[in-house]
Amino acid sequence: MSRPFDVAAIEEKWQARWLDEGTYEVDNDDPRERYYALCMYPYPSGAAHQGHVRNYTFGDLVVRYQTMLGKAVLSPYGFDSFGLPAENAAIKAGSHPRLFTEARMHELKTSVRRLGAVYDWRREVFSHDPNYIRWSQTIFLAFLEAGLAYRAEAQVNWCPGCKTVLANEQVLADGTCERSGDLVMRRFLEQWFFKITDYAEELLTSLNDLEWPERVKTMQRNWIGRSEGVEFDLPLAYDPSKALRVFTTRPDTGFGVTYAVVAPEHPMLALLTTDDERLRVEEIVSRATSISEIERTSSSTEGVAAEKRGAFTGSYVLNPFTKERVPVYVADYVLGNYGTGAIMAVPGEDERDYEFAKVHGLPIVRTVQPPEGFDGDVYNGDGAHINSEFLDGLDVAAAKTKATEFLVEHANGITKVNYRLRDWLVSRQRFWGCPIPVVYCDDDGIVPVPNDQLPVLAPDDVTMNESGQSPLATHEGFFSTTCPKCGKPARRETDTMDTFTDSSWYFLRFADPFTADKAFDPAQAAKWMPVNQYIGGIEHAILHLMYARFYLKALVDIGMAEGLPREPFQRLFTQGMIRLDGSKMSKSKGNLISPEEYYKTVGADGLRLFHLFAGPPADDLDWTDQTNDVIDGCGRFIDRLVRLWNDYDVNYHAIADESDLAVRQEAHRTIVRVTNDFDRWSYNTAVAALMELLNTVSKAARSEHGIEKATLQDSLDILVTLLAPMAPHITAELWEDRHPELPSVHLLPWPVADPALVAEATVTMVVQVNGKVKSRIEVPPTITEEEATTAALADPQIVAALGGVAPTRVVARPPRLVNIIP
RNA sequence: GCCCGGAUGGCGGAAUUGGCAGACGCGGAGGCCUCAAAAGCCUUUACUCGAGAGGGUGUGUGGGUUCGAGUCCCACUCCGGGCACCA
Repeated sequence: MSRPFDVAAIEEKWQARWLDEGTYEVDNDDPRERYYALCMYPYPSGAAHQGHVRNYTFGDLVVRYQTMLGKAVLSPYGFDSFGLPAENAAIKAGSHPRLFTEARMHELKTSVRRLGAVYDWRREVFSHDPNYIRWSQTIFLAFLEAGLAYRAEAQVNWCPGCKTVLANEQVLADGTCERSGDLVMRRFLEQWFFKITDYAEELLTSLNDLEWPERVKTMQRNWIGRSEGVEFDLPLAYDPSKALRVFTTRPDTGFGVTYAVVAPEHPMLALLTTDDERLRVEEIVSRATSISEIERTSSSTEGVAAEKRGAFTGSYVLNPFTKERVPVYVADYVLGNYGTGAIMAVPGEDERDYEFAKVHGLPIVRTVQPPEGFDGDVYNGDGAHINSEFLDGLDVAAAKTKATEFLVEHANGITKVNYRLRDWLVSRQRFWGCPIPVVYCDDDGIVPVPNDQLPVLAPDDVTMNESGQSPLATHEGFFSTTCPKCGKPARRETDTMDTFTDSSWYFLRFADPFTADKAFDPAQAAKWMPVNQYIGGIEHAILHLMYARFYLKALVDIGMAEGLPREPFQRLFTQGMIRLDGSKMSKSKGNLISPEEYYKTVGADGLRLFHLFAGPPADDLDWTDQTNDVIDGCGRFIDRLVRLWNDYDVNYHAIADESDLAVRQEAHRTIVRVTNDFDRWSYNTAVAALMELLNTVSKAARSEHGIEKATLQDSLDILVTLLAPMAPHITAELWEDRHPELPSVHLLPWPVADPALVAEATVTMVVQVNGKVKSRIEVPPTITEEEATTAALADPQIVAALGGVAPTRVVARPPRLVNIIP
């Protein structure tokens, strides 16, 4: 492509100027209205790829647009710089993860600048900065003191490949590690947890007030998984003073309970198991505990033979409704860590119970009458109760209420809300993460590292082990220490924190990176929080966004974030992903298309326009054979603008006339369109509107009749101003060239349309006969129903279409449409 | 299995409240300029019948509501995503 200007020179000139002049630096005491725009800080994986370009194009547009709207816009940048890839790369190269990470940070920073995205670089934050580590550790210790961090032996997901524990969220549905792909095993280890479950209810209810995509809110709601029910006793048949406690959301189906089930890890299992059944029970237990929970759960449909999934314990409990003895089974389909780890089984109304009952020959009693014509085995919808004595005839809701009352009175029942959300396991047996700042002392137990000894930093003299095991665990200089309380020899914690802890508060440090003696000054952070617009990938819909919400709520509650809102991200935008040959474009898949080559041809401006124009920002983008042509097209649009701006091939006339008025009207109507489109994140139509304006102006200027000079210049001034947030370099250059006496286009106020020029003198009224368009009439926008009808019926084409038949009905919707029904 | 999206020309997409379907761009066709090409500029481009004027059809499928449906309702097909023994 040959361009009518030197793309690289212009873009580099302006990038340097924005940086050198600190154009987008903003102070915390800025008097203007505030706006906090934030793209999720990236993992430094090297030079930017198209996913970054897309992300930062949207983010930068918001920053520049809000600035032109007169606001003080906080636009920070930083790096989520701890993490496994750097550690793995260091193992391979025999180097330190910091070297690798910092090289990648430099690459990414350089290529983000080359895109023309602007930030307040004074506020840069990165997770492995000793200063950031210090505050991450301070927060950990504050959580510990508040009882929000605790240590517990837990059955954890152990990845044999990564030699580390994974959070539930990092295990894929097929039971493999999301990073290495290894099958995840189960192990019991002492681990650190954060009590995110304390916040389950608030995390759920306060979703309602967030301006987030419904899809993301739904995913979070499902993840929290709130369910209301009753917890009650099933007395043991041989000794009713003891009882098996169960949880159910369907107390109304109590008369259909024909057996009970305990999880393989249930504490009462040994007590329940009789000698006769011990062998078979142990077989179930050992099978269930030797494999991962995920594998165990996914075997419901196939794999393990159904009868191997559970066994009779030999004991019976009493159904409090029927007073009858029902057998107790152990089965792997009941989870030990949800509810009470035991259930009442209702095979008539529960799919899983039904399958199990079928295999084991257990009785099935239906307690809700299915609707007529229902031919399934399990009915769990609404209907009148049957076989249920005092519940008979009641619908599900009424029967639930009555059954709950019954259980409260007769079976130590209590109403209970359970959540699927588990506490957040934050320990990682990794090197390249934030060290957990505690010491284990034989006498004093868990001792927090005192404030004046923070940060606890990993040593530099480590050899990254081929096995992948963290060198911290074997580095004596690191782990061997003295107890801060008693001074005796003690051992330092060698686990590090999940990197999601780093990304759970970085946006607070961005708001106040200047305070030296605190993670952030709440009064300063409060000036910016909450983030007005958060932008990132849909892949963070659950984890990062849930954890960050938890962190802020907890920080407010423990007094570290006094006066801050409890929700960090007011508006969220999740961009679509870029696909190449059907799969997500990513570094790990090795199917990246580098932006670099486009900087030489269409420039950063052209590439940005492409990403804005390609489709709705939330939709996925397919990178196809056609894509390069579309990108070239975006470059051509800029070229056509530059040529017209430079008077190329333009015919002028001296006095403005009606054709000039039409051009000015179009320019002002475009202001309205683009502004509306920006506000609803419809960037593809905003670009289209500017293309239309250029076409209109160009056509007028190139016509024989020509254009008045001021009309051309004013219209193009408007176009360039509207284009500035999308294509910042060329617009800055053109503007400076023509208006050297004025501020940069990026510092101008966003244009306001002149209402007189936006108003339509006439509108096109469609006239239909029987719903089919037969004519179009130009009418004043104020036309009345009667006038519209009269005009329509008088139109020659309508007269012809009606062929003398009198209309039976006329629907007039002035000034848009009249529909005549003969 | 459950939940949430989506389906519009050759392609990406537009149509903000039920009111002109296909804006804008890509690709294609024809032309101008040129010794020639590139670049640029102009015209045209949903399908279909027709030389043309003009007509018919058309927003995944089938029904419905309405003067009028891409848009609302019901049923279904296909595609994408999330969750998946949470009692």
